[in-house]
Amino acid sequence: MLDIKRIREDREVVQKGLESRGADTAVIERVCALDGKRRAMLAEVETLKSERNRASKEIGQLKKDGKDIEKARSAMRELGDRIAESDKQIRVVDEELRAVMLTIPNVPHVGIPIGADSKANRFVRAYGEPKKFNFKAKTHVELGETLGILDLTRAARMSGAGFPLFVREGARLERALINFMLDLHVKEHGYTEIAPPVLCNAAAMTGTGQLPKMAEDMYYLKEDNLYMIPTAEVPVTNYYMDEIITEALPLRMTAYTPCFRREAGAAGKETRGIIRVHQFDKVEMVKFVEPETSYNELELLLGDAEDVLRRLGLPYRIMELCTGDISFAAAKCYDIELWAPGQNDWLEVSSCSNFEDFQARRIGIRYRDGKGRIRFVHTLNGSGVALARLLVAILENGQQEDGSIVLPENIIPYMDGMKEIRKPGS
RNA sequence: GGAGAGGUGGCUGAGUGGUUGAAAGCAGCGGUUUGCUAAACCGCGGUACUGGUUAAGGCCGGUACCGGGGGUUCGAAUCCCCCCCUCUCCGCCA
Repeated sequence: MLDIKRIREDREVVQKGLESRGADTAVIERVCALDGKRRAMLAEVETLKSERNRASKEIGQLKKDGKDIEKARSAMRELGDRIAESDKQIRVVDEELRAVMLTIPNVPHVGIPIGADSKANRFVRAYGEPKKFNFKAKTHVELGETLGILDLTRAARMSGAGFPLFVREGARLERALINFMLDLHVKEHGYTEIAPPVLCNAAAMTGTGQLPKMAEDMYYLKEDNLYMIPTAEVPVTNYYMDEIITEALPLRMTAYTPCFRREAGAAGKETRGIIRVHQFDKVEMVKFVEPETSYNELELLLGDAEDVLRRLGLPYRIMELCTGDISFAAAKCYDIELWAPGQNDWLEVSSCSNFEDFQARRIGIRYRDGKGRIRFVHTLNGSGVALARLLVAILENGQQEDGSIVLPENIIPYMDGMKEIRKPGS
């Protein structure tokens, strides 16, 4: 959520920022009108309340002195009704204002590329060379099904299209990668590991920005009024909901969770294999930092995500998303894309964003600065990294002509020394 | 799921329908004392919204806030209703 005071005082800048990301700016007009109305009403009712408080105190005194209070009481009764009526009207305006505020996306950071869609994203840097084979590269589906470590047929039978089912070394590799990434972030990058709930309520979903706009994309359990998380960003960021953080900043947290996405409207797009699925595992990183440091922390966060891929020897590139491509809550965002030879394309496996105080304002996460002032923290998050697609890249990059997979060196210890995945008996 | 007990400031914990924004203690901040630290003593406090004022830090007001939401009342932390959460016991259960 944007700061209403910022909209009031810096309307031009906010409006320009929102325009640059293609957002509707007419809402700003509406917000300002509602805000003005609200403040006028507040001034009025607060004067009445002030009078009521004064009179009530007086009545208390009269009663104490044993004097007649009936006259004063009946006079006050009418005032009470007027106050109740005004309060009711203000509540309506308040709710309307809040509802509108929740639909306004974050203002993009000034330095990021301006553009309507991903074509305007800026190449930042690359690591490694896209792999070339002297045979035709197979897709992860061909490789995985032939090796018997990926079984989409059985998955579809029990759950439908878009659910992964890993078998034997496939399942083992999934687990190994989770452990590898968590160990890296905890032991070397200084993150605190948590294992959070994967069902969250509407308040949490609104806090990180999934609601109200992404409701269609989430699985919702009506009986319990809970949503299945589309990313661990939700429970990890909401860890400090409505708190004033007393620990020293920056705070770094990491969590492995499954993630659930309905992918409504994505039918037919990247549906082959496990690139876009309804359920996938992910290791997520979240940071709570002081405002002054958040852009530096974003670079460090990106570095932590990159480190995962470097250690796995996978070629990747980093793109800085343009104004039209960043997510609702983000002010700045980098994507990391892995090269997948079987797809002959780049796969997004990580997204590292700075939300500034946008989420903190919605969730109520604050801290005390050096002067003892209470301020909103800045929140950041980054995938570290998404698993189904990482697995795709490992299979497709590690493939040999006979369909076997050479595993990245750093994952071998997590596989009990297994260096390759081969078909049983070959 | 059933029964009971609770939810008060950063924390612990008092609280009679009427100067209670809220005792007390701890922590915190400021000060005095002091080679330094510690201790002792004195003093100060919250948050949000909002108005005025200031170049600004700030200063001076108003309103609201004692789990959340309704209600009674001139007036509610205090009384009533609904909901949520925590704890104890019972039941069920990986």
